[in-house]
Amino acid sequence: MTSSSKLLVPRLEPHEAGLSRYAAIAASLRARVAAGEWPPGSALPSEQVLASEQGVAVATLRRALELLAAQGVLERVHGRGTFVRASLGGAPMLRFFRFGDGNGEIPASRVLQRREATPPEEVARELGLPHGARALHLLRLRCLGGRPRLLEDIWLPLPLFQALAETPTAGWDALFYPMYAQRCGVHVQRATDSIAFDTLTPAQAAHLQLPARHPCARVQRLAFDLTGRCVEVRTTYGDAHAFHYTIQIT
Amino acid sequence: MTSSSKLLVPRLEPHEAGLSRYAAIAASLRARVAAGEWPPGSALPSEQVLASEQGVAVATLRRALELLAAQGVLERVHGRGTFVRASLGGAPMLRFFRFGDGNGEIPASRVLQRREATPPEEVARELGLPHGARALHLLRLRCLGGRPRLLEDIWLPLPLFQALAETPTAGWDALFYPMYAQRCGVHVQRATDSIAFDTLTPAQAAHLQLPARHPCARVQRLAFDLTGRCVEVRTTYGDAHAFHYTIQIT
DNA sequence: AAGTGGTCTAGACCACTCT
DNA sequence: GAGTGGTCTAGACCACTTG
Repeated sequence: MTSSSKLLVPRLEPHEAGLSRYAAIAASLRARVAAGEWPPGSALPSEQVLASEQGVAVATLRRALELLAAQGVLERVHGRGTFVRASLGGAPMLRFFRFGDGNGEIPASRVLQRREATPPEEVARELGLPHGARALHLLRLRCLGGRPRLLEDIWLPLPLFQALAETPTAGWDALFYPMYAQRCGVHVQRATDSIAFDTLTPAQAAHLQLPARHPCARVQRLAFDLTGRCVEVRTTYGDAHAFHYTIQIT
Repeated sequence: MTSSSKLLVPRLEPHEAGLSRYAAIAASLRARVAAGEWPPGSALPSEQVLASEQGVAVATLRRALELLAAQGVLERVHGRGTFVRASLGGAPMLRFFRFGDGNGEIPASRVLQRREATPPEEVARELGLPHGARALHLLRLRCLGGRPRLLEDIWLPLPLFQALAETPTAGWDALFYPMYAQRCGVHVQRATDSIAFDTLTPAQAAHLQLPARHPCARVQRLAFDLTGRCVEVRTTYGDAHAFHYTIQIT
């Protein structure tokens, strides 16, 4: 009756699944990114376009984009646009170690071994492989200042990484993640590093030119792509005395 | 002349120091928190009040509060208010270790030694103490399932922690940070943990009931209060084989 | 019921990047 | 200059907590 009762902000259906509008939009955009609608490195449509497409105000659409940026899915650049984050860059294992020589240097890489094999139970589980499935197994040595410093034991699921089973390892890049993207279409978006202390087996010690049973830091990395699938299990070994890592606590 | 040229959004002076309005307000609020205007645990005025006090829109003031919340200075609770974060809770050192027994258990605490002494050069520098200044030195053993598991070496600057130099250690709490707040008015707001690998000295090994030169994880924690002052240097030793820690990478 | 923070709108203006 | 994201406003409404 009264003209002052005008509804200024039209309410849509409330929260279909307990999600706020911007969280629902973020989830939807995330799914479209994972489905490959916008490939890694490419730009999304502008805020204006996405907002009208979703039928919300620009500010609401922005919250969704900011959420995904905070989660590492997107990258926003002032004046240029919003982009799907490309592969994790180096994710440098050297942040865990401090060797006296060659600080800041890019570690040289040498693949010692490449073979197809059935991975251990635990690795197969992480990779989501059926029992007895085959995978690519790599052994890689990384040197700094001409000295062997890190030994890496890498498992890759095999239908996906077939390209790496065929090309000669001598021509491979020093950084694997960009190579995975380029040669196999696999984009590492997120990873977890689990640190433990151990001792080197005689074989490992020989590669690193350290005495057998020398104490080592063991870092197991699980790498995931945009869909949440684990695409690499990598275990890195290095001299325990060179290990150091600092964590911020708030 | 034309009525349509009305300036809807009055612009204030631009960015006095390259800071956006909300970032400047956040810095100002942070300083007021550090100065003790709102003690840890207490509530700030409401968004409405702060916004009119600062002469900005509520949304702008909100961005400042959200920034400080993300930085761990404030804590926002829907329906209740915005609060200055009290001391870091446990900041549980046990997240670094996995012992077979007593998981989830609260570790028993026993102070082995308390003395006033001149701290080592490095500790004095971290604490910002003048050369030769005295400090409180504690040695503390933490047990799980009746077995000694962690040895802690703690340095506290002395004018500040005088209260702890006088009361009997038997009555101390198992968690130190809340005790610092209660007895000394020191609120730990932030900390850094630096992990390294080492071997136990004979004395350390004896306390932990391990063989001398046993491999250990050494975690050095620097604790800071709201003003950014370092208020505690704590080094924790535990069996290297029980160490584990997982880091998320994005 | 009153007060708090959380979501959302519609729009203006600013700062940056590319061409 | 056109297009992008970044800041800010003024206000309505929603959801949660407490008396």
